[in-house]
Amino acid sequence: MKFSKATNYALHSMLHLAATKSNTPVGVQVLAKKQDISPTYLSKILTKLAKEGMINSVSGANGGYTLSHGWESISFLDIIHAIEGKSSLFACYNHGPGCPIQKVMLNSEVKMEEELKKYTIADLI
Amino acid sequence: MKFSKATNYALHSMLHLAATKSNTPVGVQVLAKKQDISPTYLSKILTKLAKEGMINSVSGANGGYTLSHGWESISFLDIIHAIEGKSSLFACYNHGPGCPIQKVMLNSEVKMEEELKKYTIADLI
DNA sequence: TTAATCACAGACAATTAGACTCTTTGATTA
DNA sequence: TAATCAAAGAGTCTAATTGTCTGTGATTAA
Ligand code: SF4
Ligand code: SF4
Repeated sequence: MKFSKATNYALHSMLHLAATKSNTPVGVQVLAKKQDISPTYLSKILTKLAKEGMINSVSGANGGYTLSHGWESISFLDIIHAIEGKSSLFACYNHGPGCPIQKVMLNSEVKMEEELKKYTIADLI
Repeated sequence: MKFSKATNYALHSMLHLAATKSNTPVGVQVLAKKQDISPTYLSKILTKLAKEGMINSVSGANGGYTLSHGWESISFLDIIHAIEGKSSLFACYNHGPGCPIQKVMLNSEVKMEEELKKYTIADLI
């Protein structure tokens, strides 16, 4: 029961992109060095974000990543979902929707998600 | 980012103990069979709960587990903490308490915990 | 047109955490 | 005294996480 490091990296990368208010792409080298991790690994993570349309990737020299149009409305939850997936935190083996344990666990999860949905990276800068 | 199966087992065991309103101990064999898992593995999980004082263990023939005094006030969160530990879901590497990312993540986590604190196994029966 | 610089992809390796099993010990009871 | 229980520790198996390595294709600057 932990958020993965990848989620941490994704959040920080998004924050960095949002903080550097520029429309010139930021390379993965820069993002990786800032977080002291491998560029190739971070690349995979950023590719996930790109596939979800949160960032744009620019190939070639002076390429890198830029925030996509409408980035201001990307929530923490969106980023987390892109990395961790959207399945429930509580795995029950489907004994039906009426189960009381399931109900409490899922409900609590929703409370967290509601909060994560409220905040965007734009709120941080 | 998943609750462990152990947490599921612990919750179900507690629910079973609470549902069988009897002061004679319930053996791990019974609890394990009901959940279709190994008794020795479940034993380890129940030992954690016992160490936190949530249940009492009775050795010897006709032994097993009983709910401890005051069990009605044991919350979901208590049980989860006993199994998963109490550390934060979001591991940051301590860049200080002022960090905006940290603030959002921890706050969301608290929202979930508040909800998990509201409910007890007693509420389910 | 060539060389450098970038993202992307896939295969792989290392590490860690989760989910168990096996076996022994010690307490309690019949 | 034998059977029945929980507790504890070592060890195993598996899956997920966290990476690395290498090659490919796009873009740009020289
Ligand atoms: S929580 Fe409910 S639905 Fe999930 S495994 Fe348990 S009994 Fe089944
Ligand atoms: S979230 Fe904040 S405190 Fe945590 S690692 Fe990132 S910058 Fe540091």
